[in-house]
Amino acid sequence: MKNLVSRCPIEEVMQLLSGRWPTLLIYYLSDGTKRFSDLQRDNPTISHKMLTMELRKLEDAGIVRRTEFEGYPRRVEYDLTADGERLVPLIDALGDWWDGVNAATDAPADQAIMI
Amino acid sequence: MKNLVSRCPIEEVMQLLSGRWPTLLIYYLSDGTKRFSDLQRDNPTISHKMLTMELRKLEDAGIVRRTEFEGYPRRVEYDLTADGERLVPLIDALGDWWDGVNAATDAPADQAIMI
DNA sequence: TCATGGTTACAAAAAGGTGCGTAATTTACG
DNA sequence: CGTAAATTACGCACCTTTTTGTAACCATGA
Repeated sequence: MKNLVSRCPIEEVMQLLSGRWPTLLIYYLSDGTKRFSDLQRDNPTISHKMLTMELRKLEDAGIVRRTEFEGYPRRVEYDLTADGERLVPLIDALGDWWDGVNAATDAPADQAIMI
Repeated sequence: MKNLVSRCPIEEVMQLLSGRWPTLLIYYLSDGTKRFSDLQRDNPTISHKMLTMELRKLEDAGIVRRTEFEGYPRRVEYDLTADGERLVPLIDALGDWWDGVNAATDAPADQAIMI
């Protein structure tokens, strides 16, 4: 998804959040400040190339803040900006909505009885 | 994004909604029932292969309902299911959030004054 | 024959993975 | 004391996989 087709904000957000990693990274960062290696541990299947690229993208979008420290082995910390924090409940809402969809379709009879 | 890495609903929704088209199609369908060719007209840059594939994906997820009619030139209508309708405000909220992010960073001074 | 909605095969493009290199400084070792 | 190794967070080049586009084809019925 290289460039946009419309100028609608919905398409723009999706360009930012599309893919496996962005929402997962935001989710892990909503937990608090993390280092690069923490995020690698959180999701072991991301390659370091992807991790840097996705973090950079989120940083450019103003959702993640990157802080670099002087010292021994280099140390960099990531956390959510205020905008990033505001995004978290919206992502959660999507997750909840999806749970609702599946609860209804996966076990319709049981669900009906339980209500 | 072929398969999932975790079993978290957030990753599952994003697998469904990732990419340029899903949210745009949902947005256009939130307008009411549309035919295949209406959706092509709504966003002229989608290839009809993509359109069928994306509609099929949304249908399988239970978000879009496909209705085929007998007759002349074939006629097929698409609209949102109840679950799909419930998704619309969540997508809108993402768009609004993004507008907010940009309003703040694109013109910080003006914004501050306007408040 | 035309239009509609769709499928299939092939090609192009984009996304993603692997592995090597690098910076700066501390520790370990002979 | 000199030096080599380890650590962390990347960048870069190369290659594979996945996604998307193109184009051609199919069925229906006026």
